[in-house]
Amino acid sequence: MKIGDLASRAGLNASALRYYEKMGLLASPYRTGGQRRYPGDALDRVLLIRFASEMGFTLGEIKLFLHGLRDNSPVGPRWKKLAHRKIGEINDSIQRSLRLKSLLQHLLQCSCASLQVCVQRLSLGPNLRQIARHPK
Amino acid sequence: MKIGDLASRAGLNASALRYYEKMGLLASPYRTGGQRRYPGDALDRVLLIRFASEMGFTLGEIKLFLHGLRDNSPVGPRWKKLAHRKIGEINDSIQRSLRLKSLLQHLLQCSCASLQVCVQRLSLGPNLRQIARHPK
DNA sequence: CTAAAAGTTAAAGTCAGCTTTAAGTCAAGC
DNA sequence: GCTTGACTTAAAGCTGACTTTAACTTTTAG
Repeated sequence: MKIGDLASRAGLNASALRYYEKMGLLASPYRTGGQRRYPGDALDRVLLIRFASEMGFTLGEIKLFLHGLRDNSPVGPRWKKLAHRKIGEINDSIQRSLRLKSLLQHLLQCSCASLQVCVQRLSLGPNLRQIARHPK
Repeated sequence: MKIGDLASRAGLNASALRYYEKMGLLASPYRTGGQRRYPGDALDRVLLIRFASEMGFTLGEIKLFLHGLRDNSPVGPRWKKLAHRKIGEINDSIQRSLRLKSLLQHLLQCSCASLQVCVQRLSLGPNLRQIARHPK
Protein backbone atom coordinates (compact mmCIF):
# COMPACT_ATOMS: atom_id res chain seq x y z
CA MET A 1 0.00 0.00 0.00
CA LYS A 2 1.32 3.44 -0.88
CA ILE A 3 1.21 6.27 1.61
CA GLY A 4 -1.66 7.98 -0.21
CA ASP A 5 -3.79 4.84 -0.07
CA LEU A 6 -3.11 4.32 3.59
CA ALA A 7 -3.84 7.96 4.26
CA SER A 8 -7.18 7.93 2.47
CA ARG A 9 -8.22 4.68 4.12
CA ALA A 10 -7.33 6.04 7.53
CA GLY A 11 -8.91 9.41 6.84
CA LEU A 12 -5.68 11.34 7.28
CA ASN A 13 -3.25 13.27 5.13
CA ALA A 14 -0.07 11.58 4.02
CA SER A 15 1.82 14.30 5.83
CA ALA A 16 0.25 13.20 9.10
CA LEU A 17 1.52 9.66 8.54
CA ARG A 18 5.04 10.93 7.90
CA TYR A 19 4.72 13.01 11.03
CA TYR A 20 3.67 9.98 13.08
CA GLU A 21 6.65 8.11 11.71
CA LYS A 22 8.99 10.92 12.66
CA MET A 23 7.47 11.04 16.12
CA GLY A 24 8.07 7.33 16.60
CA LEU A 25 4.42 6.21 16.56
CA LEU A 26 4.70 4.41 13.27
CA ALA A 27 7.55 2.15 12.18
CA SER A 28 9.46 3.09 9.06
CA PRO A 29 8.07 0.69 6.43
CA TYR A 30 9.73 -1.16 3.59
CA ARG A 31 10.59 1.11 0.68
CA THR A 32 10.64 0.77 -3.08
CA GLY A 33 12.80 3.34 -4.75
CA GLY A 34 12.65 5.53 -1.69
CA GLN A 35 8.86 5.36 -1.46
CA ARG A 36 7.04 3.86 1.51
CA ARG A 37 5.12 0.61 0.94
CA TYR A 38 2.94 -0.37 3.86
CA PRO A 39 1.76 -3.88 4.74
CA GLY A 40 -1.99 -4.36 5.10
CA ASP A 41 -2.00 -4.34 8.88
CA ALA A 42 -0.51 -0.86 8.95
CA LEU A 43 -4.06 0.39 8.57
CA ASP A 44 -5.06 -1.17 11.89
CA ARG A 45 -2.16 0.48 13.57
CA VAL A 46 -2.98 3.88 12.13
CA LEU A 47 -6.65 3.53 12.99
CA LEU A 48 -5.66 2.65 16.52
CA ILE A 49 -3.51 5.78 16.71
CA ARG A 50 -6.26 7.92 15.28
CA PHE A 51 -8.77 6.42 17.66
CA ALA A 52 -6.60 7.08 20.70
CA SER A 53 -5.92 10.56 19.47
CA GLU A 54 -9.64 11.20 19.19
CA MET A 55 -10.04 9.80 22.69
CA GLY A 56 -8.02 12.76 23.84
CA PHE A 57 -4.66 11.09 24.32
CA THR A 58 -1.67 13.11 23.23
CA LEU A 59 0.72 11.61 20.71
CA GLY A 60 3.23 11.29 23.52
CA GLU A 61 0.82 9.20 25.56
CA ILE A 62 -0.09 7.08 22.56
CA LYS A 63 3.55 6.43 21.86
CA LEU A 64 3.96 5.40 25.48
CA PHE A 65 1.28 2.77 25.40
CA LEU A 66 1.92 1.55 21.88
CA HIS A 67 5.51 0.90 22.80
CA GLY A 68 5.60 -2.68 23.97
CA LEU A 69 2.15 -3.43 22.57
CA ARG A 70 2.29 -6.59 20.51
CA ASP A 71 -0.20 -7.46 17.85
CA ASN A 72 -2.50 -9.59 19.90
CA SER A 73 -1.71 -8.55 23.43
CA PRO A 74 -4.79 -7.99 25.53
CA VAL A 75 -5.67 -4.61 26.93
CA GLY A 76 -2.94 -4.43 29.55
CA PRO A 77 -2.37 -2.76 32.90
CA ARG A 78 -0.28 -0.01 31.33
CA TRP A 79 -3.15 0.90 29.10
CA LYS A 80 -5.65 0.68 31.94
CA LYS A 81 -3.63 3.01 34.08
CA LEU A 82 -3.52 5.59 31.32
CA ALA A 83 -7.22 5.15 30.71
CA HIS A 84 -8.03 5.72 34.38
CA ARG A 85 -5.96 8.86 34.43
CA LYS A 86 -7.62 10.09 31.28
CA ILE A 87 -11.09 9.41 32.69
CA GLY A 88 -10.13 11.54 35.67
CA GLU A 89 -9.04 14.35 33.40
CA ILE A 90 -12.23 14.10 31.40
CA ASN A 91 -14.27 14.30 34.61
CA ASP A 92 -12.41 17.41 35.69
CA SER A 93 -12.97 18.96 32.32
CA ILE A 94 -16.68 18.20 32.46
CA GLN A 95 -16.96 19.71 35.93
CA ARG A 96 -15.26 22.89 34.79
CA SER A 97 -17.48 23.09 31.75
CA LEU A 98 -20.57 22.71 33.88
CA ARG A 99 -19.45 25.50 36.19
CA LEU A 100 -18.73 27.78 33.25
CA LYS A 101 -22.10 26.99 31.78
CA SER A 102 -24.02 27.79 34.93
CA LEU A 103 -22.11 31.02 35.35
CA LEU A 104 -22.94 32.06 31.81
CA GLN A 105 -26.57 31.17 32.39
CA HIS A 106 -26.58 33.28 35.50
CA LEU A 107 -25.13 36.21 33.59
CA LEU A 108 -27.86 35.88 30.99
CA GLN A 109 -30.58 36.03 33.63
CA CYS A 110 -29.16 38.27 36.29
CA SER A 111 -30.28 41.78 36.99
CA CYS A 112 -26.94 43.37 37.81
CA ALA A 113 -26.62 46.95 36.66
CA SER A 114 -23.57 46.19 34.55
CA LEU A 115 -21.30 43.39 33.52
CA GLN A 116 -18.56 44.86 35.71
CA VAL A 117 -20.75 44.77 38.80
CA CYS A 118 -22.07 41.34 38.01
CA VAL A 119 -18.63 39.87 37.46
CA GLN A 120 -17.28 41.57 40.56
CA ARG A 121 -20.00 39.96 42.62
CA LEU A 122 -19.27 36.56 41.15
CA SER A 123 -15.57 37.06 41.66
CA LEU A 124 -16.09 37.48 45.37
CA GLY A 125 -17.80 34.13 45.49
CA PRO A 126 -16.02 30.82 45.21
CA ASN A 127 -16.78 30.36 41.54
CA LEU A 128 -13.94 32.30 39.96
CA ARG A 129 -11.44 30.77 42.31
CA GLN A 130 -12.67 27.27 41.53
CA ILE A 131 -12.33 27.92 37.85
CA ALA A 132 -9.04 29.70 38.25
CA ARG A 133 -7.56 26.69 39.95
CA HIS A 134 -7.70 24.83 36.66
CA PRO A 135 -6.67 27.50 34.19
CA LYS A 136 -6.68 26.57 30.55
CA MET B 1 -0.50 51.86 39.91
CA LYS B 2 2.57 50.42 38.19
CA ILE B 3 2.30 47.52 35.83
CA GLY B 4 3.79 45.10 38.33
CA ASP B 5 1.24 46.04 40.98
CA LEU B 6 -1.64 45.69 38.57
CA ALA B 7 -0.26 42.38 37.40
CA SER B 8 0.08 40.91 40.87
CA ARG B 9 -3.36 42.15 41.90
CA ALA B 10 -4.90 40.64 38.79
CA GLY B 11 -2.92 37.44 39.11
CA LEU B 12 -1.15 37.82 35.78
CA ASN B 13 2.32 38.57 34.52
CA ALA B 14 3.16 42.10 33.43
CA SER B 15 3.91 40.69 30.01
CA ALA B 16 0.32 39.53 29.73
CA LEU B 17 -0.91 43.06 30.39
CA ARG B 18 1.38 44.46 27.71
CA TYR B 19 0.08 41.76 25.42
CA TYR B 20 -3.54 42.70 26.13
CA GLU B 21 -2.68 46.29 25.39
CA LYS B 22 -1.05 45.37 22.09
CA MET B 23 -4.08 43.23 21.19
CA GLY B 24 -6.41 46.17 21.83
CA LEU B 25 -8.12 44.79 24.93
CA LEU B 26 -6.57 47.31 27.26
CA ALA B 27 -6.18 51.03 26.60
CA SER B 28 -2.69 52.48 26.66
CA PRO B 29 -2.52 54.23 30.05
CA TYR B 30 -0.94 57.49 31.11
CA ARG B 31 2.84 57.27 31.31
CA THR B 32 5.52 58.70 33.55
CA GLY B 33 8.97 58.65 32.04
CA GLY B 34 7.81 56.04 29.58
CA GLN B 35 6.39 53.78 32.28
CA ARG B 36 2.72 52.85 32.48
CA ARG B 37 0.70 54.22 35.38
CA TYR B 38 -2.75 52.69 35.67
CA PRO B 39 -5.79 54.26 37.34
CA GLY B 40 -7.46 52.22 40.06
CA ASP B 41 -10.33 51.02 37.91
CA ALA B 42 -7.92 49.36 35.49
CA LEU B 43 -7.99 46.41 37.85
CA ASP B 44 -11.71 45.92 37.25
CA ARG B 45 -11.15 45.92 33.55
CA VAL B 46 -8.34 43.39 33.76
CA LEU B 47 -10.32 41.16 36.10
CA LEU B 48 -13.19 41.28 33.65
CA ILE B 49 -10.87 40.24 30.83
CA ARG B 50 -9.39 37.47 32.90
CA PHE B 51 -12.83 36.31 33.93
CA ALA B 52 -14.08 36.16 30.36
CA SER B 53 -10.92 34.40 29.32
CA GLU B 54 -11.49 31.80 32.00
CA MET B 55 -15.06 31.47 30.78
CA GLY B 56 -13.62 30.13 27.58
CA PHE B 57 -13.89 33.21 25.42
CA THR B 58 -10.97 33.90 23.14
CA LEU B 59 -9.23 37.26 23.37
CA GLY B 60 -10.76 38.08 20.00
CA GLU B 61 -14.26 37.50 21.36
CA ILE B 62 -13.51 39.47 24.50
CA LYS B 63 -12.25 42.37 22.44
CA LEU B 64 -15.45 42.19 20.42
CA PHE B 65 -17.76 42.51 23.37
CA LEU B 66 -15.59 44.94 25.34
CA HIS B 67 -15.54 47.27 22.38
CA GLY B 68 -18.49 49.52 22.86
CA LEU B 69 -18.94 48.49 26.48
CA ARG B 70 -19.19 51.61 28.59
CA ASP B 71 -18.49 51.62 32.27
CA ASN B 72 -22.01 51.15 33.50
CA SER B 73 -23.78 49.69 30.53
CA PRO B 74 -25.99 46.73 31.35
CA VAL B 75 -25.29 43.28 30.06
CA GLY B 76 -26.28 43.87 26.45
CA PRO B 77 -27.66 41.88 23.53
CA ARG B 78 -24.22 41.61 21.93
CA TRP B 79 -22.91 39.98 25.05
CA LYS B 80 -25.96 37.73 25.35
CA LYS B 81 -25.56 36.50 21.82
CA LEU B 82 -21.95 35.59 22.47
CA ALA B 83 -22.92 33.92 25.71
CA HIS B 84 -25.59 31.81 23.98
CA ARG B 85 -23.12 30.73 21.36
CA LYS B 86 -20.56 29.86 24.00
CA ILE B 87 -23.10 27.85 25.98
CA GLY B 88 -23.79 25.84 22.85
CA GLU B 89 -20.11 25.17 22.39
CA ILE B 90 -19.77 24.13 26.01
CA ASN B 91 -22.69 21.73 25.61
CA ASP B 92 -21.08 20.17 22.56
CA SER B 93 -17.83 19.81 24.40
CA ILE B 94 -19.56 18.14 27.34
CA GLN B 95 -21.35 15.71 25.05
CA ARG B 96 -18.10 14.73 23.38
CA SER B 97 -16.41 14.30 26.73
CA LEU B 98 -19.20 12.05 27.94
CA ARG B 99 -18.92 9.88 24.84
CA LEU B 100 -15.17 9.61 25.23
CA LYS B 101 -15.59 8.70 28.86
CA SER B 102 -18.07 5.93 28.22
CA LEU B 103 -15.86 4.52 25.47
CA LEU B 104 -12.89 4.47 27.81
CA GLN B 105 -14.97 2.80 30.47
CA HIS B 106 -16.06 0.17 27.99
CA LEU B 107 -12.44 -0.50 27.05
CA LEU B 108 -11.56 -0.98 30.69
CA GLN B 109 -14.31 -3.57 31.14
CA CYS B 110 -14.51 -5.30 27.81
CA SER B 111 -13.32 -8.78 27.10
CA CYS B 112 -11.94 -8.30 23.62
CA ALA B 113 -8.85 -10.37 22.91
CA SER B 114 -6.78 -7.31 22.11
CA LEU B 115 -6.92 -3.58 21.93
CA GLN B 116 -6.81 -3.84 18.14
CA VAL B 117 -9.88 -6.07 18.01
CA CYS B 118 -11.76 -4.04 20.55
CA VAL B 119 -11.10 -0.77 18.78
CA GLN B 120 -11.95 -2.30 15.43
CA ARG B 121 -15.32 -3.38 16.77
CA LEU B 122 -15.99 0.04 18.17
CA SER B 123 -14.88 1.66 14.96
CA LEU B 124 -17.58 -0.18 13.09
CA GLY B 125 -20.18 1.26 15.42
CA PRO B 126 -21.40 4.80 15.30
CA ASN B 127 -19.20 5.99 18.16
CA LEU B 128 -16.01 6.74 16.33
CA ARG B 129 -17.85 8.50 13.58
CA GLN B 130 -19.72 10.65 16.06
CA ILE B 131 -16.50 11.62 17.71
CA ALA B 132 -14.74 12.10 14.42
CA ARG B 133 -17.35 14.56 13.31
CA HIS B 134 -16.14 16.95 15.98
CA PRO B 135 -12.41 16.40 15.83
CA LYS B 136 -10.19 18.01 18.48
C1' DC C 1 25.28 58.65 44.78
C1' DT C 2 24.87 54.28 43.54
C1' DA C 3 23.30 49.72 42.93
C1' DA C 4 19.54 46.91 42.41
C1' DA C 5 14.90 46.33 41.17
C1' DA C 6 11.52 47.21 37.96
C1' DG C 7 10.29 49.24 33.77
C1' DT C 8 10.73 49.73 28.36
C1' DT C 9 10.85 47.77 23.29
C1' DA C 10 10.78 44.52 19.33
C1' DA C 11 11.46 40.16 18.07
C1' DA C 12 11.86 35.47 18.77
C1' DG C 13 10.45 31.28 21.29
C1' DT C 14 6.94 27.99 23.33
C1' DC C 15 3.33 24.25 23.14
C1' DA C 16 0.84 20.33 19.81
C1' DG C 17 -0.23 18.51 15.86
C1' DC C 18 0.05 18.84 12.05
C1' DT C 19 0.23 21.51 6.97
C1' DT C 20 2.60 23.96 3.56
C1' DT C 21 6.44 24.98 0.72
C1' DA C 22 10.31 24.26 -2.23
C1' DA C 23 12.94 21.65 -4.87
C1' DG C 24 13.51 17.55 -6.46
C1' DT C 25 12.62 12.01 -7.59
C1' DC C 26 9.76 8.09 -8.94
C1' DA C 27 5.97 5.48 -11.10
C1' DA C 28 2.18 4.59 -14.16
C1' DG C 29 -0.46 5.12 -18.30
C1' DC C 30 -0.49 6.13 -23.10
C1' DG D 1 9.65 8.07 -24.07
C1' DC D 2 7.08 11.42 -22.01
C1' DT D 3 3.79 13.55 -19.25
C1' DT D 4 1.39 13.69 -15.10
C1' DG D 5 0.46 12.61 -10.63
C1' DA D 6 2.22 10.75 -6.48
C1' DC D 7 6.06 10.55 -3.85
C1' DT D 8 10.56 12.30 -1.22
C1' DT D 9 13.06 15.59 2.16
C1' DA D 10 14.03 19.39 5.42
C1' DA D 11 12.46 23.40 7.00
C1' DA D 12 9.21 26.86 7.75
C1' DG D 13 4.43 28.16 8.89
C1' DC D 14 0.03 27.88 11.40
C1' DT D 15 -3.05 28.65 15.75
C1' DG D 16 -3.57 31.28 20.56
C1' DA D 17 -1.98 33.29 24.44
C1' DC D 18 1.41 34.34 26.12
C1' DT D 19 6.73 34.18 27.82
C1' DT D 20 11.45 34.92 27.12
C1' DT D 21 15.39 37.38 25.56
C1' DA D 22 18.39 41.20 24.71
C1' DA D 23 19.63 45.52 25.19
C1' DC D 24 18.43 49.50 27.32
C1' DT D 25 16.21 53.20 30.69
C1' DT D 26 13.90 54.67 34.90
C1' DT D 27 12.79 54.46 39.70
C1' DT D 28 13.67 53.50 44.36
C1' DA D 29 16.07 52.13 48.69
C1' DG D 30 19.94 52.64 51.42
